[in-house]
Formats: sequence, structure tokens, C-alpha cells
Amino acid sequence: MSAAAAKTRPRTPVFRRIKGDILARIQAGDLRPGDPIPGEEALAHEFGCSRMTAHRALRELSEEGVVERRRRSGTRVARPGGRNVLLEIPRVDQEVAAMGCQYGYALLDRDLGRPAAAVRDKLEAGTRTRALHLTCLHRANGVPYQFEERWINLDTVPEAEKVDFAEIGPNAWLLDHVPWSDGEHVLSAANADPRTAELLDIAPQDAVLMIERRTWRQGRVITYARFTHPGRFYRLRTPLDRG
Amino acid sequence: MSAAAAKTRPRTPVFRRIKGDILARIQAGDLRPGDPIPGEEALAHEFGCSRMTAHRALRELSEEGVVERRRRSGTRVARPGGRNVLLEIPRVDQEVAAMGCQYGYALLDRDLGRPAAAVRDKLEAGTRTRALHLTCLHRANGVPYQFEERWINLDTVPEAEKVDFAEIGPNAWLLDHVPWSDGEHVLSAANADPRTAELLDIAPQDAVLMIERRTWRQGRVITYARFTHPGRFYRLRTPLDRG
DNA sequence: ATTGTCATTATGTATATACATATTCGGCGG
DNA sequence: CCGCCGAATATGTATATACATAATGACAAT
Repeated sequence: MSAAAAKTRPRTPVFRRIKGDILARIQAGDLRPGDPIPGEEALAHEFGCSRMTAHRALRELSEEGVVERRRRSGTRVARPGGRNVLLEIPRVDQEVAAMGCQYGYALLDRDLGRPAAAVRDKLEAGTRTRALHLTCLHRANGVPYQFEERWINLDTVPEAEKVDFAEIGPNAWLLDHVPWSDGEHVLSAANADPRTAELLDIAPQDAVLMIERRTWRQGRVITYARFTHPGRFYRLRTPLDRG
Repeated sequence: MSAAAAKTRPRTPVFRRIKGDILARIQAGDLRPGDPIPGEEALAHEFGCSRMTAHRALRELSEEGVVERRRRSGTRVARPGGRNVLLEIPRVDQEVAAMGCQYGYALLDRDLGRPAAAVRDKLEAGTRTRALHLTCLHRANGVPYQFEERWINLDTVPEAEKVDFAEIGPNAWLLDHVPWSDGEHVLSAANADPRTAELLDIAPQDAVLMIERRTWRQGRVITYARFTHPGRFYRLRTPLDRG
């Protein structure tokens, strides 16, 4: 364990050390937005590794938006323009459980038919398309926590018509029965309408945070859902945390 | 151009083709959450590439949360739990410009001193810390667009005391003068207080969307800002779009 | 039955090498 | 002076190879 130990074995991978080092230089103000960063060859020499390893470090930093790379001209510290934040939108049941509360689900209404024009637009559906309209309430320790209004496009997911969603929530069912989907989220603030206010046990006109979600499968809308949160909602994180 | 052309040169990199292929299989429902994905050797053979290339494809899919990998046991399609959404929080001026509007900035108030306890907490500061309190209004084509209330920790950024922020906004100045920073964002809905309502030209009690941002540098809070948006706010995107 | 050891296996990291591709720069001809 | 062309250069992709590491399962010992 003496001659062989000369090759000090780092527990953290080399490319991570390089990334960390560059991030540290940036955070310390040594490197400022627009400043050039040593090329791959130089870094490889500096860290005693191969160019591929330095390349990987720089590539990942670039994917994370920390640096900008261009062929021939090199790598520079990115100018922090608008920031990207990783917003976590958890499943309600998991969110409630994570707070150490008892999760409760209730189906308030189940309605089948042709949706109104506004919803039809969201579903990108024709006038003859039928949709399943569900109204649900999620509770934490018995207290109303989130109000969910959802439409499921029966053209895209005909099986949903036979399900009665009394026990299983639409989100859980869809995740289990519809393969995978692209999604869109819209965040907005609104004043609670009388019905929502009553359900969530808040005053009418109180501000609520709404998250609208649409999911697609192969270009067709699966479902349009509107989640209404009373009070605060928070979720955060900068992209740098990922590295 | 005949014998040499046998080696058909793909314009899209091989690792991208592999990623796309696997994503397609998932989206088509061929592969469902929990299902195993061919190992690196198998993929390398299937696509006629080296294991490293297959490895990169799978590693990136794993970083994007599409698959889950474990040594010895292999790679599986990830179970879509809570979703991660990439939320873009652009700079106001860029946002306004992107809408094709004339951006306007106005400093409403500039106030120096010891902040109230609530703000002091946000700044993670002691009772003797002084802060610069700025109140700004951002306009689009003359119409109030966003209301900004900001505190800058003078212990962390003493230079800010000499700046008068009449022309340049605090965000732009900080980006230029403070290296790089980790950040935290909190989203919430609130009812507009009378002053905010007047400034934004909306009715009192109307719902507004608030974004609170704190940024750190080397463990110390640089600034705490509260942005208030009237009406809607939208921004979205699923992680899959990244691949 | 529980625990321990060990070979097996799939993924993870690193290297040296080769060639592809984009971009800049300098020079050459018009 | 302008525009085209080729050289130089830094990044981008791909390969074959080697070894490290974690998880599994089987078999043996307690």
C-alpha cells in the first residue's frame, strides 16, 4: 500500500472536481460573466486528466447554463439573463404525506358530455368530442387543501368513461393507464369564486394560486386540469443546485 | 461517393438517435413505467455503436429523469412522480421587449436604514445591519406591468449605498456588480393591498401573483426582492422538451 | 435461519485516439 | 476595398479499452 498508493484515488470523479472548481471561481467573482474559461486542453493539463474528461465537465456546465461554448472561439462564463428555476410540482398525495398529514380524496362530481367552448379549446377538440368532467377535493388532515377540476378527453382516452374515480384520483389513474405525456403548465393568481371559496373554506375573493395543466399524447390532448390552492404555495431552486 | 457512402453518415449524433428512440418507445406506450430498458451492451449492438455511446444516451436520459439506473440491476423507465417543470423567470425588461412593448423603469422610492424584523429575517441579518430599500415600477408601453420592492443587504454589498438607481434598475445593477449567486424563489398568490392596487391600476383585493427572490453569495444574503404581477402569469415546460 | 464471503454483472469513470464540424483569421485575386 | 478560399483552432462526436464500484445472488459457515 505504498508504491501503489502514489496514484491517489479521488473519491469524487475528476469531471466533478473540474466543474466544482470552475463554479467556485465564478461564485468567488474571479470569473465574471463574459470572461473566457481555459480550453479543454488547458484544463486537461491543469487537472492532469485527458481532454475527454475536461470536455465532459465543460459540456455539463454548458447544459446547466453556467457557461456558453462556441467552436473555435472557446468557452465563456454565461451572462445570467432570465433565470431558469426548476419548479417541482409534486403529486398532491405525496405533498400532503410529506407534510406528515393524512391525505384525503373525495370526488365531488362526475359529469359526462360535451364541454363548453372554453374547455373545448383547451382540449383542442371538435364540437362533437365528449369529455369526462371531474371535480375533486384533496384534504390534508381533513382540511381542504386543493381543489381540482379536470376534463379528460374521451377521444384520446376512451377507457376513462368506464372508471368511476370514487376511490382513485384521476391523476393517479391517468399515470397508471396512459403511457407518458408531454405537458404544459400555466400559473396564475385569481380571486376565489363563491363555490371554490366555500369548498376551500376561505373568504370569497381571497387570492388563490391556480395551476393549469394540460398533457398530450402523440399530439392529442389527454386531459386539462385546474388545481386551485388556497394561501401560499412555494417551490424553488436555482439551476446551479443541480451540479 | 459509392463505396465510401456505405458508411451512411447520420446528421444527428448516434446518442441522440438512441435517446429519441427510447423516448419514442415510451411515448408510444411500448415501454411503461417500471419496464426494463435494454442494457448498454445490448443497445450498443442494436445501434451498431460502442458501449460508451449507448452509455451516454442512457446517462442523459437518467439525468433528465426519464429513466432510472442502478448498478447490477439495470435501467428502467422512471415512474412519473411529481413533475419537474422548468420555470423561466425572465428579466422584466427582456420580457417586456419580447412582447414588442416599450419598457419603462421608474424608481418610486429609495430609503436607507435598518429594515423591519420581517425583512431582517429574509436578509438573515442582525439588528444592526442596514439595508437599502427600493421601490420600483416597471411599465410596458406606459402601462404598469410589475411592481418591485427590494432590499439590498449593505453588509454584503456596501457599494450599493452610493448608487442612486434612478436610471438603472437594481436587478441590472446587481447582475453587473455582484458575481454570481445562488437563489431561492417563492411563488404565491395574494390580494393586492391598496397601494399596490393603485400603482398597478387594478382594483384593491384583486388577486396578484407574487414572486419573492432571495440571492446569496458565499452564504450571505445579497438581496431580497418581491415582484408583484397583476393578472396572469404564465410560464411552463416539461423536462422532456429538453432532450 | 442468519450471516458472511465471493463471483457475477451492469453501470460509472477515465484514457488515448481519431475524425467531424463550426468559426475565425489571414491572404489572395478581382 | 470587397469577397472568396483555405489554414488554424476549439469544440463535438465516436471508438476501443481499462479499471472502479455497487448490487445481486449463490453458496458456505455459523
